[in-house]
Amino acid sequence: MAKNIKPRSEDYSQWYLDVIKAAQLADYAPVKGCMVIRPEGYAIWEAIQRELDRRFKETGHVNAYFPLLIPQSFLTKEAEHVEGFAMECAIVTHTRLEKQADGQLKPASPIDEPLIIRPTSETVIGHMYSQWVQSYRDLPILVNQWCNVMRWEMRTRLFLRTAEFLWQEGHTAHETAEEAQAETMKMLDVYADFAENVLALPVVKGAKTDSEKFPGAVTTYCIEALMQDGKALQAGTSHNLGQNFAKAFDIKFLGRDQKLQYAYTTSWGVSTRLIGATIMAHSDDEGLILPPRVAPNVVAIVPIFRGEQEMAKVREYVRKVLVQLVGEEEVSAAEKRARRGEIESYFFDKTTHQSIVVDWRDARPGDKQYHWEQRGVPFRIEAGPRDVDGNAIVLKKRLDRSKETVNLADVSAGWMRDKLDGVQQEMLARALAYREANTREATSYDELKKIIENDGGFVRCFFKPDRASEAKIKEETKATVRCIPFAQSGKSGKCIFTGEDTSTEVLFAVAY
RNA sequence: CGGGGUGUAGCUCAGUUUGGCUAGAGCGCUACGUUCGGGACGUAGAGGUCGCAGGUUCAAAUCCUGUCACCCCGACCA
Repeated sequence: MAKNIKPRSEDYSQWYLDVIKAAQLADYAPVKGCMVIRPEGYAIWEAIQRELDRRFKETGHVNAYFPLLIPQSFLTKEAEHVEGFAMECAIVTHTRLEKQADGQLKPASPIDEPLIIRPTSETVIGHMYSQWVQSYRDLPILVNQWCNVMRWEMRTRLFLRTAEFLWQEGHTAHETAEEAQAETMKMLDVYADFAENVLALPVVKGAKTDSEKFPGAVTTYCIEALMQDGKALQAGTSHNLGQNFAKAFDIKFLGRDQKLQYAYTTSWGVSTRLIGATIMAHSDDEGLILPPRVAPNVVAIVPIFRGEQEMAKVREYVRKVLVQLVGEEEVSAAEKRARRGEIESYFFDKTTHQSIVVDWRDARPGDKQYHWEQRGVPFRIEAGPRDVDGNAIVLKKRLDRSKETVNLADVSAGWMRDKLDGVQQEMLARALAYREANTREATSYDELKKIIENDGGFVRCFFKPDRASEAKIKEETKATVRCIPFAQSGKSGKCIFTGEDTSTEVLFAVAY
């Protein structure tokens, strides 16, 4: 058992933090609520960016960049929006520091209109779109930006909720309500597809209730995932903003009908929270488990040797294994590259830069096994004198910690790819089975309370969405309506809270 | 912003109640040796303005005052 990781059953939150620490994904920053994303963690973000960015472009979007600072007045232009974000904004009020007699620095030169650090960019982007859009011919605008945003949260958790976080925000403007709605749904589908196929994270697609929607949106759609402790996590949102922001920021155009009209806008985003979701959904008491598609290192080779002579023998053999996995050209190229200590790195995939590492450090094999296991590397290959003699390798699978002996002749890039794809599929299947097993139905409020209290997970039931009812339920159970799933049974029943007839089924859960 | 708690080595902490010798342990780190197919051991070593400022005292990690920071529980949240 891992000695530096607390088991999930004892303390789930501590387990989560221990896993992050053991895998060196992130550190706390000197500023409260902020985090440093370390190379191993940032590589996961790069994989997320790579996969999503491709999907955005394939659906016709382009990237741009808007500024970090937003005039304070912009925030007040949309009534609901200001309500939603004012409480958590960082404000820039001065432009320089002045050295005082005692050597201390003091802010000087106050600015006339304070600037806020973006908590999201609907306002600046709305402002710019109003200048870019004149005619229906200027539409649609399909822009995305990758950036950081800041929300001064009271309580933070690495990746899941930090004061500053990285995300992407797509902002589009359309001629008609139908087009905007289609865009909103299309991007939700992109997110769901990405979550399931790349992060192996099964998600429920649905709509938010009024009380949970984005401030300023007409409708918010979301993908909701279930974590191993039975809590739900909102993994992405797509908002149909209707004409709310167009009216607030004057995004008007002359339509085909010769009339001046407001555009329809959308926005959609996912954040570094997805890294937290990936960690929590898949990892075990031994540490991180990464889906192969986002793992920076797909294989760690642990050579086993004693003394110079054995080392030379094993080194020669490992090179043979590497040539079969990544090709002679890459092996030669890698031998010339700078390396980190005694750990060699070979690109297994030249497009994604996912690598195979070989751990030549002078450490005991057991230490190295734990090292790579805790970092979530999908496969480890052991190669020692025994394997050299038997012309084989030992393959260890992170997901179920199983091992098998494989003939050297069978080792190839294609073979490895199949293995990795297999793990990717298994992880999705496993997460899906967990979610199914933890989605329960309730026919009464008492039953809902009992399930939330005893089992957690998703609770599906008939419910007539209503601010007051939801607030009361949240107060009494901590559970909220995660979404109104698109997949409705079509039947009707009694609202578990009010007893009224309704055909709306919702998913309740305690959320992160 | 309310309630509770903690600041001592990179990390986890002991020592504070009852002031007293050169401020300790485990892990981690460095070197050497023996080890090495799932977390080894020995020896030597580096590493500290005891959160900060002031006070009491012959003497302060320890007592007093102030201050700052962080953590946990609530309210708020992708």
